[in-house]
Amino acid sequence: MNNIAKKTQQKTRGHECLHTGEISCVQPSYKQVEDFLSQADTLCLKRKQRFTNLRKQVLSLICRSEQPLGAYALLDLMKDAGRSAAPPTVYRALDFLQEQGFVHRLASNNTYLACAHPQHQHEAVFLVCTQCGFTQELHTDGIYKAVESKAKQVDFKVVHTAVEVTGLCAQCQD
Amino acid sequence: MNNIAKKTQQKTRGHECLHTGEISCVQPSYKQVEDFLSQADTLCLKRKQRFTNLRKQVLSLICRSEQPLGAYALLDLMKDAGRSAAPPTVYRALDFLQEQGFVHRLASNNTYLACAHPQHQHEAVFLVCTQCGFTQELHTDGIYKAVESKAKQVDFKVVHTAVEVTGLCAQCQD
DNA sequence: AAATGTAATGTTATAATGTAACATTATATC
DNA sequence: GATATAATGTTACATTATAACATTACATTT
Repeated sequence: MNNIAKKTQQKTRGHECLHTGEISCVQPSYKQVEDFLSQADTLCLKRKQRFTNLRKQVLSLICRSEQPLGAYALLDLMKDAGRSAAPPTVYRALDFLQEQGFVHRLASNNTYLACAHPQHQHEAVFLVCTQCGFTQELHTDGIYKAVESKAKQVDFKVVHTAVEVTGLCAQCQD
Repeated sequence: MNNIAKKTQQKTRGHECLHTGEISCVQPSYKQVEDFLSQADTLCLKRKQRFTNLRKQVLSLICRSEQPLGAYALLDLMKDAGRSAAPPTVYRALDFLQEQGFVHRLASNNTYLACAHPQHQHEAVFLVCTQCGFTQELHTDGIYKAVESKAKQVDFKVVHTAVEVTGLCAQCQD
């Protein structure tokens, strides 16, 4: 069990990507983390944003975690990795990564996880197991559109839609 | 401007109920608050739950607020009303009211608001204006079902679905 | 290369949100 | 009325997040 796994008490298990994209939405292998970081790098270059070591490190830690990480868990991991870090450090990095669409924030449990599809805007529906914390990003169609259409009826301009579902994952139902 | 309005910096304005039900989802008038409390009373009786003064007071404050209230704003209002109160007091009341389905919690901004339809389970989609804080509960069909159906595909048992939309309300778009 | 301006990060302190644990009071049931 | 249970009071503290200002790194111009 690696360090990240220790911090989050997560269990290792295999997953399929629920999306069509090339990046697994739930458990990127080491190679996929590399790909992910490299994609982020490319996107930042294109957007003239600075993908600094700090931001890279935070994104890397989030990617390597099998579960969404809290800001302070992240902070601990950074300290373990030898970097002096205080809360603003990690929160600022998270802000940046969210702005760039590399990570999502789960409001229901104050955690952060890598976006499954950083390269484009997409619907993000999260299934959070309340038993084990396992979280998956679900690929859906039409839910956002349905929401937006309803919102339009009351003249509300949608900026962000969050769909967070809690319940029991396959393993925890037994 | 009343006390609650002061605490929340809310602006007064009229709203239509977006639902078909008898309770306005966004701005209950005083009469509707009475109705709401009376309905809650009836439901508690039916469910053999105790609708104590504390719980009644908290629900009343939430109902009378035009905006979702944070726990500490609620706490202040209770103190203003002469009740000695500490955080656990209000959090416990909120827990009860949520369990009974009388109030919802908005995870995106840690606030609580009266449920538009306490009398039955229903979809709840919230539109939150990031400019003025105005929040409305939208009546939708099929969104939860779509989520559930997708979740089923990955063998996830849904317990709770939260749909929170941020953006600009009609007034704030100008 | 030095000077300058801006963005990013470091650092300290503190705000905002939420809960654990145990004492006390109220209510229901026997 | 005695007893058990639920609700509330109270203290202390845990967790999550941000404000404010100092310092460093980087990009750009000179």
